[in-house]
Amino acid sequence: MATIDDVAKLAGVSKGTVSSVFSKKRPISQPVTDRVLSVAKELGYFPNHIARSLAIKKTMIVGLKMPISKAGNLSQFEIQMLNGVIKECTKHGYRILLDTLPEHDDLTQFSSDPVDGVIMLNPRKHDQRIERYEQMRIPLVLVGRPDPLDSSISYVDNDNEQLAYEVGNYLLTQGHRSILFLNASSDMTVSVDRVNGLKRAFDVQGTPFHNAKVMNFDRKHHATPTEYGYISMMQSHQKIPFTAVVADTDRVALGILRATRELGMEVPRDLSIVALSNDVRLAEEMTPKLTSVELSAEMLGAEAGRILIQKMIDPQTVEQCIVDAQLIYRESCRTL
Amino acid sequence: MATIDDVAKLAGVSKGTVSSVFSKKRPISQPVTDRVLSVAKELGYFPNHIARSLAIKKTMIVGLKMPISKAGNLSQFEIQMLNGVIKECTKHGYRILLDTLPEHDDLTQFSSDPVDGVIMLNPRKHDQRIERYEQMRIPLVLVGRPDPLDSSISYVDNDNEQLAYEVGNYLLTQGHRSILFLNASSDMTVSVDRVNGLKRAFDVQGTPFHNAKVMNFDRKHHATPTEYGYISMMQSHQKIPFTAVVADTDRVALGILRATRELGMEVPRDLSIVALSNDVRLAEEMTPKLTSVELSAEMLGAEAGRILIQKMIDPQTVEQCIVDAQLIYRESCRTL
DNA sequence: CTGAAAGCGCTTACAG
DNA sequence: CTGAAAGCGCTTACAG
Repeated sequence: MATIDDVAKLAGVSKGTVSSVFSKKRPISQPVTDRVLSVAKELGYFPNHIARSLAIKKTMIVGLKMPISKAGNLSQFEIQMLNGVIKECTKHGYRILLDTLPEHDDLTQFSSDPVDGVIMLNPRKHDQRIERYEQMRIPLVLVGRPDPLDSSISYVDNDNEQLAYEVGNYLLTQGHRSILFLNASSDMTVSVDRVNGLKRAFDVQGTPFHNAKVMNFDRKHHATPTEYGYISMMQSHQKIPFTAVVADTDRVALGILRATRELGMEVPRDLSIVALSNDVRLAEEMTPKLTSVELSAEMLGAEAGRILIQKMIDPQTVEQCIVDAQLIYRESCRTL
Repeated sequence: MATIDDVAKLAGVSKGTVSSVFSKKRPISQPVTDRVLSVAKELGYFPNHIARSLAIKKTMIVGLKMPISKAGNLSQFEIQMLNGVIKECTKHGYRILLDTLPEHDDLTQFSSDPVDGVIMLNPRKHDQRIERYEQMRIPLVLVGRPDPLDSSISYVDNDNEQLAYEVGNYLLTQGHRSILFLNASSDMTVSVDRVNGLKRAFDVQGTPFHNAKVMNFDRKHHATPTEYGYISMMQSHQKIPFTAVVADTDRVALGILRATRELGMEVPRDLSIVALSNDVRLAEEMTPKLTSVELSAEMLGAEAGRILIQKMIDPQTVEQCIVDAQLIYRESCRTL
C-alpha cells in the first residue's frame, strides 16, 4: 500500500510534513494540509501503525495473557474478567491483544509484544515470565498473586486463603469431618493458598487435616474441568469416606453432580458440595442450586486494567489489590 | 531494554547473526549460537515484535473489530462469536487484537493496525471501512453481509431475510395480523434484510405489510437493548393494536416482558413474542421461556476465522458463507 | 557459516 | 511553517 514517501513525493512536500498533517503534532498551513490530505486520499494512504509504534515506542494496546483451556471456550470467570478489562481499557483508548496461545518453554520464542503493558492471568510458582517483563520494562499486572509474594509486583486477587478458610469452616461447622478437595492445578499459586486456608479451618476446629483429601487438576489426565470432577468423584468415593467436596469451579461441580447421579447418591443428602468459582447463572440453574463463591471476576478485570493504566503512566506504580469475594449459600450443602 | 545491537556488540558478532540465532532462518554454528544466547540472557534481551513485524510485514495477529455497546458488557452473541474466532485463530497460532473502541469518523485517525487480517462485525450500509481495508491490502472478512452486496467481499452471515420470513410466517399462520417489529438500528444491513423477509411473509400470506409497525434501535434514544424494548412497548401499545412483537434480541424481549408486566398484560395470552438473537440460557430462564432464533454465533466466528486465515495465505480467496440458524419454539407465542 | 549495508515506514530534534 | 537526516530495532539479499 501507499507509504508516507509516496504521499510526500506526489504532494511535493517532505515526509515530516505529511507526518505532521496526520499526527497534528506541529502546525501545517491550510493549503499544504489540504494538498497532502487530497493526495493521501487519492493514493489510499493510511499511516502504518507498526512503523509509528516503532518510532514513538507506544502502541495503545494492552496485552492480555490468558492461555485457553483445551476445550476452547472462555469460562464464565474469563468472560467476566474480560468484560472488566475491556471497560477500563476502552475508557482510556486502549485496545486489547488477546493472547490465548499456549505457553512456549523455548525462551527463544519469547518476544516483546506490540503492547504498552500486560495483564497476565494465573501466574505460576516462580513464574519466569514475570521477570522477563521486568527485563523488557513492560508494565505488568497479575490476576492472581505472585508466588513467592513480592512487594514490587502489582496484582489483583481474591483472598483465596481466607475464602478457603471460610468454606472449610462452614463445612466443618456443619459437622463434616472428611472432605474431598478438588483443587486447581498444583502449579497455580491459588492452589497453595486454598490448601492453607482449608488447613487453617481444620486447625481452628481441631480436626486433623489428613481428613481432607486434596487432589489437583491435571490437564494430562482431565480433558475438561467437568471431566475432572466426574472422574475424581468416581475414583474416590469408594476409597475415601468423605461427606463433602469442595470443587475448584462450578464446572467441576457439574461433573461431581453427574457422578453422584450415576452412583445413586443425592445432593445434599449424601454429599455436600461447595464450588470456589461462581458462575451465578450456572450455579442457580443446577439442581440443587450450587452453594458457591462469587469471585467478582469483572471487578478483578477492571481493577487490573485500572492499575495497569496507572502503571503505564507512571512505571513506578505498585499496587496490590484484594477484591472481595463472598460465599453464597444455596442448596448443595446440609448439616450432618 | 537491550536491543539486537547490544547483543551483537557484546557477543562480538553482527546483528544478522544474532537475528539468525533467534529466527533460526539460517544456520549458525553451535559455539556462536551459545555465545549469543548467553549474552542475550545476560542482557535480558528479547526480540522486539514490532521491529520484526515492520521488517517482515507479518504480525501473526488478527484484528477483531467489535465496537462495544455503551452498557459495556459483551453480549452473549459476541461472546460466542469470540469463542469461535479464538478457537480458529489459536489453532493456527494467531492472536487477536480486540478492538472495542468506538468508530472514529475522522479519516485522519484511521491507521493500518498491527494485524495480518481483520474480522469486522456489523458492517453498515456503504461501509467506508471496507474499501479502506481494500486499499490497505488487508484481508477482511465481515460478520454480516456487505450492503450493497458485493461478490468480491468475503463474509459470513445468517440468512436473515429467510429467518425473518420464517418468523413472520409463523406468527401470521398463528393468526396474528398486526405485528410490532423492534428491529436493530437502521444503519445495519441486517435490519434491511429482516424487513424484507418479514414483508415477504406478509405478501405470501396476503396480509398488507402496513399492518407491521417497524421500529429501529437508536443509541441516542435507548441506553440499552432492554430499555429499547421497554420504552417501545410502553409507547406503542396504546397507539397500535398489535398482538405480536418480534424483538431484535432476547435482551430487547426482556424489556418488552417487563413492560407487559407493568401494563398488566400476560405473555403469551395477551401478546406473543419472538426474539431474533438467541442466548439459549437467557431464553430458557425467562418466564415464559422465549421463542427465539438460534444464530449459531460460535459457528459464525469460527467460519470467519477460517476464511480469514485462508485469505491471509491466498489474498485472492473470496468466500461467502451462510450459517444455519433455527427458530426454536418455546412458550412465548400462541395461536389466536 | 558470517558480515556489511540497505530497507521496512514512520517520528523528531535541529536548522532555517 | 517546512525540510533534511538520523533514528526506532529488526530482516535479508548479496558477497565472501
